[in-house]
Amino acid sequence: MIPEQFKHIDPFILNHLVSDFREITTVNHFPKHHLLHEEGTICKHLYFIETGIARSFYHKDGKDITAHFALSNGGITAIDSFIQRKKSRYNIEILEDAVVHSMVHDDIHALLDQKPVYEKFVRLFLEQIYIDLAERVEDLLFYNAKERYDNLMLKNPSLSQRVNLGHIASYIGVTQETLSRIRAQK
Amino acid sequence: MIPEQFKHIDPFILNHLVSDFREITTVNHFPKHHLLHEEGTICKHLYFIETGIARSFYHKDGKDITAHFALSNGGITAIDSFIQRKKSRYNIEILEDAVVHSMVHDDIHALLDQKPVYEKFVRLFLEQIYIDLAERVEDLLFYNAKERYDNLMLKNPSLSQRVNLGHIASYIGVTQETLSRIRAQK
DNA sequence: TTCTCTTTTTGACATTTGTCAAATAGATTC
DNA sequence: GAATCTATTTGACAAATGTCAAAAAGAGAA
Repeated sequence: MIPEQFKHIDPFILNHLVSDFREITTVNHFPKHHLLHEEGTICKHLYFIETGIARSFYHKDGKDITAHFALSNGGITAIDSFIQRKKSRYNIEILEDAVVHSMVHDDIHALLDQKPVYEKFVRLFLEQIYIDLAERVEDLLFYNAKERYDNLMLKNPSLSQRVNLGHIASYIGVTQETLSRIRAQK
Repeated sequence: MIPEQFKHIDPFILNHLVSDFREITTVNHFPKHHLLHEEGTICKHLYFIETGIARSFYHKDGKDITAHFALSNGGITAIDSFIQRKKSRYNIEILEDAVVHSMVHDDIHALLDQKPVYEKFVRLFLEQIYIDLAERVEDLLFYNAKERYDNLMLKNPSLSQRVNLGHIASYIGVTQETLSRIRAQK
């Protein structure tokens, strides 16, 4: 349950870190279709999915576009709002009944101010999600629709059975008709 | 010269921070075409451009793809390698004679270990570049070639006169012929 | 200036992906 | 199981972008 990039952190600090963060974490169960966050409001929570699936999405010309999927052990928030403390354009929706751990923005920052040694933990976390996002950019620049779909399926094989075609299509930047044809042709 | 997101940091700490980071920074002048970093090697430096332009790029099917442009006050590194300490697929090239400030990875981390209070500075930096990258993903998912070009020109109006068409084209994910036609049609 | 090299533009055509409408398949409720 | 939703697939065609080849324009060197 301890992510790869934290294995070099002093185990003593890590122990404290885990228990300190656990103290500001609450666990809830949410049903499918529940909105964890709604656009136009400031997102105060960082969520981690224990079981189930969530996605963040936003609207463009009436259509909705999936920005991110979070499966088991994945984190999700309205990142623009969470970082910059302004109204978000994202929604966060539960796609499959989920057990969700959540932390409040202010609690995280109070903890970081109190124990700056934990900043390193946050840095490693940010570095990881930055690398992931950079891969996504590369994916969009380099690969055609079929390749992008295949890449996503390699990373998350269960996704195709668990979420709507349309959500996956918008995530990889194609229409759902195109994705349907891509699936058909193999 | 102090970025927006640091204005809420204690000025006393910020003063020390600036002088401490200055101590591990060296300044060089590099001519056009100079390679700051070559693919296949581990990138040990974080660069900041004072004047001039640099770009990072990598290869795909013989073509090269621009991943990032750094203009005045912009930072650049082979991010995959710098964070994960492994061989990079990126090159970094000077496009216009440049004055470059550089810090060595190990010096940065030694400084952070010595003064963990600076981790917050790094976090804010990472948050900022994450937001920038998220905008880029949105740009690629939402907008067509002409819109992506216009968006880039809004952010960096000088770019079109200063760097090759082909570099800009690969950055926004189109061929240079397409970009040439986009430019012609206005 | 002339020659050469590099970059940009243009043309003709191919391929990929999008759009709109309708048909089919799958799920859910009564 | 029938009726009703919702999700997915299919067809016909349109629009955007890519490919390849060649021409034109621009930049630098002799």
